[in-house]
Amino acid sequence: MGSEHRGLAGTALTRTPSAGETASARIREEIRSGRLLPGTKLAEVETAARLGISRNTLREAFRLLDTQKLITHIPNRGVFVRDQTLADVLDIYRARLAIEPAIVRTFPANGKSLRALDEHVQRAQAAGRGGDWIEVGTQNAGFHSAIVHIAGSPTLDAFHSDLMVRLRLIFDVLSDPEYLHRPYLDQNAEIAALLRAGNADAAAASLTGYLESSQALALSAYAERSREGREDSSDS
Amino acid sequence: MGSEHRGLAGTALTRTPSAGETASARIREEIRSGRLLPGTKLAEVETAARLGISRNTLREAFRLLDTQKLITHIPNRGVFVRDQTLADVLDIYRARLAIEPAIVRTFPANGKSLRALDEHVQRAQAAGRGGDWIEVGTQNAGFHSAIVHIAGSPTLDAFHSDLMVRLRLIFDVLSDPEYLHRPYLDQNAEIAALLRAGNADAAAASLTGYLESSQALALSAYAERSREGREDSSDS
DNA sequence: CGGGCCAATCTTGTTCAACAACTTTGGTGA
DNA sequence: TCACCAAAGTTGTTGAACAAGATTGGCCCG
Repeated sequence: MGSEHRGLAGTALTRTPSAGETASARIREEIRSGRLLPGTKLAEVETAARLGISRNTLREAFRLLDTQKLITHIPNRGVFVRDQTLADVLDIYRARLAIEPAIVRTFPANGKSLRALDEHVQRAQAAGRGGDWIEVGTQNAGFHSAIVHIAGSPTLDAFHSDLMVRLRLIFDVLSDPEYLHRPYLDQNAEIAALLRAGNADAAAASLTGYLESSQALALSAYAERSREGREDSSDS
Repeated sequence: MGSEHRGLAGTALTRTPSAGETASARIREEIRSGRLLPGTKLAEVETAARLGISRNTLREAFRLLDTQKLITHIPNRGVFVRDQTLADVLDIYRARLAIEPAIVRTFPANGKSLRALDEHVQRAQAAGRGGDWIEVGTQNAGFHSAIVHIAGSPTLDAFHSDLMVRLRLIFDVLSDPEYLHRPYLDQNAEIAALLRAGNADAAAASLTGYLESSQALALSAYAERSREGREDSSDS
């Protein structure tokens, strides 16, 4: 067990994803793009055939999606595309409200953490100037992941990452990412500045404000999506 | 094993666990009891034969154990019993420190939550009087789960539950549960009282104190375990 | 005509055997 | 001694098969 040299075999970064991972990524993308609507049943034989994999491998993919809460598994009944409901939006934001502000209040940010935050802020601002609001959203997610990273808990990082995937699923259906992300360019910069100044409490307060505001936006976004979905439900 | 006729009685509470779940529970128990030591390789054919299940089902069990961080899966190499290292203890307590105090500070506790906390406190005290320190530990875990439950985020509840499983894995190897759990009987009662009095900040502070103290205990417990494990490693 | 029971049918849960792809091992020759 | 290569072992994935639970549709009875 002591031998730890993994440098020789294929550089860890290029490791090939398993068939199950590939399939789960494909299904996730289909859900995100709206090709698979919430509530759709993912019958095993049919789905496996469509993806060109076996039932057993598909089940591995399902398990990955299950831990990310993208599907619902009912024993002996099957697997369904999970509907990210209003309850899920609340679920996600309650968790974020409990975690993110507490971290900046509880754990001191070191130089490396601060630099990571700054980098996300600057990239987001650059993307904003270029009008690339999708990228702004990505950098925004990265900013908040970097905040969680301050706690130094890999498990917590992974948990937060799953939350952001679900959130993205809700946001990505929306038409106007600028409306969603523009307001927070400055606020993230402010949070980073407050942290660098060592004013943790103020940063936590600003973060709480951000999350509550973002939650409100997400809720209205969700309502919007529901309405559109209902009007649009006639086409195949 | 399974009762013959559970048809009507199957009120979702008694739902039969799948073979994969059963197997994962068995392996988890073997890890906890020390029969499977950290670093042990769980070869597929051998383990499947030992548990009397097929390789495919075993793989399902592995996936469950993987999300709980009880095993390590290296592609094309196999599955190994995960060593809960010092880094894991820090990982777990950092996450708990980030989450638990923040919840009592951020979210108001309603009557139902307060009653749930009281119940765990009282059961723990009763068990303490009876000398059942294992049960005290269980109720202590329940108390903290109840705290997390205040946030009203099912995802967060599940995450915290996984943390507690890992923590239990570290504690259960120890010989003296009274030493571990006695100090916190009174402190949990105090936290509950502070919350009922509406003094959220004081409750959060007390909770932080508890976690830091418990972490110190866990770290020394971990050191103890490592030492014993090294001395004891000769007998089968 | 309506409702409940039951059998046929479909789907999921699980197993088994096989093969491909990757790792490790052990030997051979320069 | 060391690099290289073949052999053996393990994991990754597949397809077929069968058991058990869920669904459907029809039949019988009231």
